[in-house]
Amino acid sequence: MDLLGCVLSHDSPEGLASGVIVETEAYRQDDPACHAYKGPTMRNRTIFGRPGLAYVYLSYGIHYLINVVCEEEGVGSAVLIRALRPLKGQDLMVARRGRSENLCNGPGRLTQALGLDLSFDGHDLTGGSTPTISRGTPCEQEIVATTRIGITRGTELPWRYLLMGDKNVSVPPVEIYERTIKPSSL
DNA sequence: ATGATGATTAACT
DNA sequence: GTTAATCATCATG
Repeated sequence: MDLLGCVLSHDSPEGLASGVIVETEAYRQDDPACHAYKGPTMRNRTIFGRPGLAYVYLSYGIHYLINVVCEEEGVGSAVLIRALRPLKGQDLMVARRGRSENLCNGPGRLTQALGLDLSFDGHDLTGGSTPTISRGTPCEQEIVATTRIGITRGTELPWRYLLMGDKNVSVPPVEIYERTIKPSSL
């Protein structure tokens, strides 16, 4: 939830592209929907790494999804970035996506728009090198918690967080479990 | 070596 | 609303 309002940016050789994070989903080790649920494997090893690392994997053979590792080393927990509000480099996003609509309103879409792939698995997002996550301007939008999407287990856990009313959210919430205003400290 | 699976998307009917 | 696309990874033999 702390990631909402932060800025994910990637400065590739093609140019800079960035966006404000408007939708996330949390996954914990004791959660049956989490990749770390069954223990470490070759694919999910970076989810057990230290906080701030990017856990990137290929979904359905087509899409790259990016997570931010959030618990201490040895604990398999991460937050999936599901949607961005485009900030910079929209021309580049349009070129990469091959369309001018739906640039970043989905986990597979935003990675394509920013040019992220498996080579960034294990990358430190808090370090100096691209891609990085930085604190954005304080957001006044209301944060709501709802159920997660696209999974077959743990569907009742209200661990999807989004900025209410943002047009870039991938799917509007069906049921809202909690409303909060983000502290401006982040 | 082979078969099943999936935290998705886009293009259909 | 339904479905095909497509492949790294993992569980089995």
